[in-house]
Amino acid sequence: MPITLKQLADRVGVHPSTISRVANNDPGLRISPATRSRIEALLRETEYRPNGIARGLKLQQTLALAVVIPDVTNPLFAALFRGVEDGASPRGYNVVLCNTDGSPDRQRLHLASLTARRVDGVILASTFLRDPSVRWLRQQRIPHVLVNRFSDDGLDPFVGSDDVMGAKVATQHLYGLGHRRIAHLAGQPTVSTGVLRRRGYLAALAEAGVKADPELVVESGYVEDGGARGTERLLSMRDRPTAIFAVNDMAAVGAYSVARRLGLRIPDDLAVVGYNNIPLANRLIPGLTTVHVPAHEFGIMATRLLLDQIENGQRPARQVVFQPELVVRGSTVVGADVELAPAALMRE
Amino acid sequence: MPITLKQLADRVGVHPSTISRVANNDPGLRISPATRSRIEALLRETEYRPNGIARGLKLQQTLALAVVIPDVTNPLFAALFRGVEDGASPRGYNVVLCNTDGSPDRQRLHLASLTARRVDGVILASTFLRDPSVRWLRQQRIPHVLVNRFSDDGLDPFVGSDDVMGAKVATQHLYGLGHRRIAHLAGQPTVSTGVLRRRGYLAALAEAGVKADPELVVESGYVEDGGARGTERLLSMRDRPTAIFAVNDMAAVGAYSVARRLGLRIPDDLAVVGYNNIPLANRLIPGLTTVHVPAHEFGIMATRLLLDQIENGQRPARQVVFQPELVVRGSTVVGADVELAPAALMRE
DNA sequence: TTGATCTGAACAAACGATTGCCTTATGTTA
DNA sequence: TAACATAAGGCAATCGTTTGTTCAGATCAA
Repeated sequence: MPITLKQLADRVGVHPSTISRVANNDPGLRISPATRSRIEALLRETEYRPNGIARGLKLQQTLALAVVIPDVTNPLFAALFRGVEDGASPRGYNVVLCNTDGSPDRQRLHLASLTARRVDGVILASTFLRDPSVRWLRQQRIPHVLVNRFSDDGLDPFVGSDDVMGAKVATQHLYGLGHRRIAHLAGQPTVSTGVLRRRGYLAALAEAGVKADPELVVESGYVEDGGARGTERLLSMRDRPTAIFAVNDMAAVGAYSVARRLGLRIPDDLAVVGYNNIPLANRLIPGLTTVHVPAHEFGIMATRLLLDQIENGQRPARQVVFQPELVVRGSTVVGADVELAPAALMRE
Repeated sequence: MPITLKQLADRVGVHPSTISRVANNDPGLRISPATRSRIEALLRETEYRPNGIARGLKLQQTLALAVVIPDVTNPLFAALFRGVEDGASPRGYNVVLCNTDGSPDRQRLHLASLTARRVDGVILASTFLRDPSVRWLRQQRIPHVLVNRFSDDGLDPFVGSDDVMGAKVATQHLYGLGHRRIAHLAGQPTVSTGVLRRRGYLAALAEAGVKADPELVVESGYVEDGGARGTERLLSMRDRPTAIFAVNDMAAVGAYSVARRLGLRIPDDLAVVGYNNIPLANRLIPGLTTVHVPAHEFGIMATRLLLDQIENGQRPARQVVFQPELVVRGSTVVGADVELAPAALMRE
């Protein structure tokens, strides 16, 4: 067991409160230099660190944050977490990580457990639209920030990117390359990114004067398997699409595997665009054209908004929206994968 | 602010301690059915959850574990974390995640912070050989389990795999394919996996009667960039190696990029074997032959050992060692990538 | 000499829950 | 009716800090 204030007090012959004030550098403390240095020596010698639980009880703060995400093995969320830790750690906070696997129930359980533990704030990236858990957080006045997805438009502090615009740019890119039958592997209508990216896709088509074919929108969700199944359905149509805009990179990866199985070349027979720009995207062959989402920056910014709420009691529900950026690679444009270094290849 | 026992007591007109006993289902409590149901109704109505901080202070346990790893954006550690959470969450524990980026200093800082917070136990996967931090944990009698890497052989509870054997199997695989100049992208000698995998590599060569060439062992560390630089050095030799055994998959990925830049075909001109079997390994083209490390199982098992220590006060420093398994893919054997579905490809 | 002021700390009340022991009222037994 | 048992719940210490207040002695001004 680590040493306590009382034990220290016994050893140095002063009252525990005095030691506490010395340890915390209480500016209002009047103390003789002799006593002070005796105490300081003891503090150093014993490497005293106040019991965080007791401190938390008294001060009503735990110096702990929580991050709730669908799954940390998804690189997007791993990067997000790093951003949070990088923002929180220098300011003395620890970060609890909770995975929900996309289950509202697990999310609710995690949040109940976290608030019982009295974490100082929560960063939530697994939100649904009109999410009861989020409303509960609001009602309990627990400092929180939503990331990437939101629940009720504008009511919570939020960090994300302009999903409508991102989807629009991606779709316009495909249109600009001459594609006219552009399909969409869509996210669930219960998730903001799903709705907004679909909306951006449709907006781009409308602006281009292309009549949207409802058959070309297939709900794949955010996982590889869903992307694969959706692609199978799309490619089995009589009038196949020549391009796919996927709601995220994992779904796009599913499209890759089906295309390869069917012997379709990317991008010649099928162009593919993803979303998120996970590290895997530029390791695929060909590289995956995708909309970049700065997950690490999301984490840093979300932490800033959260700590502002916690430490300065700020309440304005600030919304920080990043502008998305299209990263063009070989899945839409032949030869766009510069890292192939053609000169070196020719040497062979 | 959530409701407290005292506030509940005022509302229902009984002493707080009585409510506590009802909430905790104290078997020794004698209480009239009427009072009990009045209290239970109030508990349900207010959704009372005891303040975890106060509870922790009294009971001397926080129901929190910590996982300390180099970097969660490395899929190996992300999977490990999931294993820990999957093991800990059903038993009521939350998990704090700390990334060290391989810095002993950050590791020390994290551990200091975690013990000040009085987490109930620590799972450490970023250990160095003869690690002062680990010795400190032992000395402080803080329940802990080392994963994947160890510090002082046999002194701590440990979950990992037989790295010597894994490296031996990998090297023998290359030898069996006819390779005689087999290089090794090695880990640092300060890390157990680095030392043991190098040892396994050398053992395999010795058993095969191949004289080890010291020039063929290059320290690359565990990152892609190091792997790339090490491979450049190896491939610039007069008498090039025909195969590389990399200390982990990321280093192998570095080898891939250099090989491609130099126009070398894998596996024809250069065979590559990695270690860990991260998800990326079977997405590369060709698929990366690698030694499978069951990261998720590591996490589950480590949590079991840890909770045994915490809850049952078990002290035996159990060591759980998994037997590694070689996964053969296209980076060593042409056509081993079954997922390429040759029949479908031929259709083109 | 006597207040007044200042020094250098000690005292004690929180923070919210848990738990061994105690109290009061009622019922039972001898 | 006195002694005792039991039911139903209250009391208070405790976990380890923090912090507003108090207090004893020394110093100082008048």
